[in-house]
Amino acid sequence: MSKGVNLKILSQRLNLSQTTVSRALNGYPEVSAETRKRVAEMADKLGYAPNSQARRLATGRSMAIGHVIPRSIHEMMNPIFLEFIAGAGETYSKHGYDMIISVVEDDQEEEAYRQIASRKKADGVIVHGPAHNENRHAILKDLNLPFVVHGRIAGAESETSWIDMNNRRAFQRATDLLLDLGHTRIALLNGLEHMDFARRRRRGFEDAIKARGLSPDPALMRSNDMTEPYGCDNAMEMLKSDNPPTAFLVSSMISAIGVARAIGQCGLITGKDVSIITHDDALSFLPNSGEVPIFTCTRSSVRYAGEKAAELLLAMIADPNSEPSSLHLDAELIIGQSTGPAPAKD
Amino acid sequence: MSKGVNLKILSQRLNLSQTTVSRALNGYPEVSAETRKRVAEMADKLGYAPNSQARRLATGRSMAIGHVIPRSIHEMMNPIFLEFIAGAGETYSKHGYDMIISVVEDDQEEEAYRQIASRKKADGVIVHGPAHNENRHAILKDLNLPFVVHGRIAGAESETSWIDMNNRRAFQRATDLLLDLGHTRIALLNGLEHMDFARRRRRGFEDAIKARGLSPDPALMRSNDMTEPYGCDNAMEMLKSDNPPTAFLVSSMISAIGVARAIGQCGLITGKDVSIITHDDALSFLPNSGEVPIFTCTRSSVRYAGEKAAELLLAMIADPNSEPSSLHLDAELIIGQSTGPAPAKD
DNA sequence: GGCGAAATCCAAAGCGGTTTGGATGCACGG
DNA sequence: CCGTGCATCCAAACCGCTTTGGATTTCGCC
Repeated sequence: MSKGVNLKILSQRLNLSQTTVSRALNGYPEVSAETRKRVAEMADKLGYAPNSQARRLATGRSMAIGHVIPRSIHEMMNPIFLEFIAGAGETYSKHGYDMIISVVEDDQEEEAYRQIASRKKADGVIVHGPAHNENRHAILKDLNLPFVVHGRIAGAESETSWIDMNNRRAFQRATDLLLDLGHTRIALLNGLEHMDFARRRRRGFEDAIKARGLSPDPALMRSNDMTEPYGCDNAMEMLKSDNPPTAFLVSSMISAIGVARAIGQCGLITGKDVSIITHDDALSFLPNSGEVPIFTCTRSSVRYAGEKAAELLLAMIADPNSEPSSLHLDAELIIGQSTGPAPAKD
Repeated sequence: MSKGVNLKILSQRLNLSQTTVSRALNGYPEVSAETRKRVAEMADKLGYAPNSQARRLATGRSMAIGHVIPRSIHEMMNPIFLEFIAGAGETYSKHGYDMIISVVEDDQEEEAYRQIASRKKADGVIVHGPAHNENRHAILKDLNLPFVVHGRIAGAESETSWIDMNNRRAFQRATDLLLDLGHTRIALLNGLEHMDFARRRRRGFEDAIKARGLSPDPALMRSNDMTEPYGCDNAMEMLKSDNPPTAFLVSSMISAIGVARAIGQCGLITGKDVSIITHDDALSFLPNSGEVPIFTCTRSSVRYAGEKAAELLLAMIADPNSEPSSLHLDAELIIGQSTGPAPAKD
């Protein structure tokens, strides 16, 4: 185990200058093919790999992307977040970038960004979980730190780069489907509505209902962290009420599973007595596939979003003068086993 | 926005040498209290923060911990992995360390470790998802890269640092509970059994059964990625067989939810007709709490494990000559709504 | 044969910190 | 009055790489 072969040693062994060796390895043209080959072979033989800290210091680029994730957001978006990270991580690897993740207390998020900028920890960041009153984009712009938002920051769509699915349209289509099936009492189990995505979904839901001359019933609209019990408890409560819904529109598979459990516990049958449409982020451990998926859903792969977000960001970093650009993904509406015509009233 | 205040500028503004300023900021003793105060104030005023690459290069420590995660493992342990990461991430933040995550192709894992070592990308790594025939510990030892295993590497327990729950004992106790309730046909829905944790759980299960003079039925033991459909499909198949189980021992809440779904679809009632015990990693988005949790479970917080693993690793890095040390966590056995006495035979 | 361009290669100057090995000044004891 | 010791502070080397600004050699061509 020869330890610590560095450029100096390598160049000495080759009777070449560090300059030439460095250039040979990094593909610069002013090096003869023969020399380049010699260098490559010796580097390989000695197991040389450039020290990344040194390279970063010299080039001024940290070759890393930061994800700062406050605990609260974290707990809320748990699996979705991971899936996104996985997608982004693959893109980073492909391009030689590192991914650094900072888990911070909620009130430390801004400070975390400042540190990333001032200490040059990363060349850019991904902003997760944009909320309604959002100012991170302003801070980041001020810090001169390139960023891409996963989701959208309302009011700043044109001046920021972002990747998002069409939340409003997806939930509008889903609601339309339920209405077409004859459902009139439709419940919405939404995510936390201070989050941008949840607001848009709600709007889609309400738009669709109003378009039929109906009006959404506040008693049937809930908003919270998308856990399993959230789905179960709320569904249960509504199903036991005087005027229960015949369909649920749910913001997450996880909560939808809870809704299905509640329906079962009430002795009803999902897809017959009560319909469910859920949004499906295509989480790998909750596959909702097969010829006829369990849940009728609006589907958009969050992993894919992660890949694309990373690509967007790396492109921005490569060309700092580029205009902000965005990607608006359309969710598929997929018919599964959890929807059926509204039961006849009796 | 004064950009790029570095040590040099800061020291000039103070009419001090870089040495003194550096020492003042880093708490070395050979600096008068008054000077230290002056330095701190000016640094604050100018918004100075040391460039991390430069510091890393100078100190030779990268102040980062690596997590390399092959795609396959990733997809398997999805939410569990994230929760662990979250715990570890908090510990890192507290100690000023960065967390860097590399998502790599399966056959690139070893290469990833080599790069971390040779390019000095991280001061240590966490090894995830140890399998049966495992050699990562050998590689890492060879690379001289400190590491902590989440789980255990069979045969290398004493020479490696690890943190793990008592898988065997947990599943033995769970099985005992079911046996005590009169169940004799108990199914095991395990994780992938080339993984160390799954092997141990199976052993616990089999030991308990054999201890009663019974013998485990191979037809009732399954092993796979712990998805929801895995639980549902396999439970369904077994429940429809000639000699169905009356209880299920499941390796993950996610699959347990699938089992519950299958039970419901068969018109049976969980906790009455069929019992379930699951392992509960205390995932935040799948809370199984309340006075009487939905599922009877063996519980061990994987997030806590993450915190502790990180602490162990940081301690190793701080004292490179320390002996390997480990943490063996005991899972709680918690009675919920999903278990009851075995139904009388008819 | 001589000259300019092209092809190669190199010494040295950063990048922004930390750390070594002294300097300098001052109080104190003899 | 001078040597000592301590408290402060500093100049310069160093970490390992990239990159600037030449220097040297080679080669085609008139």
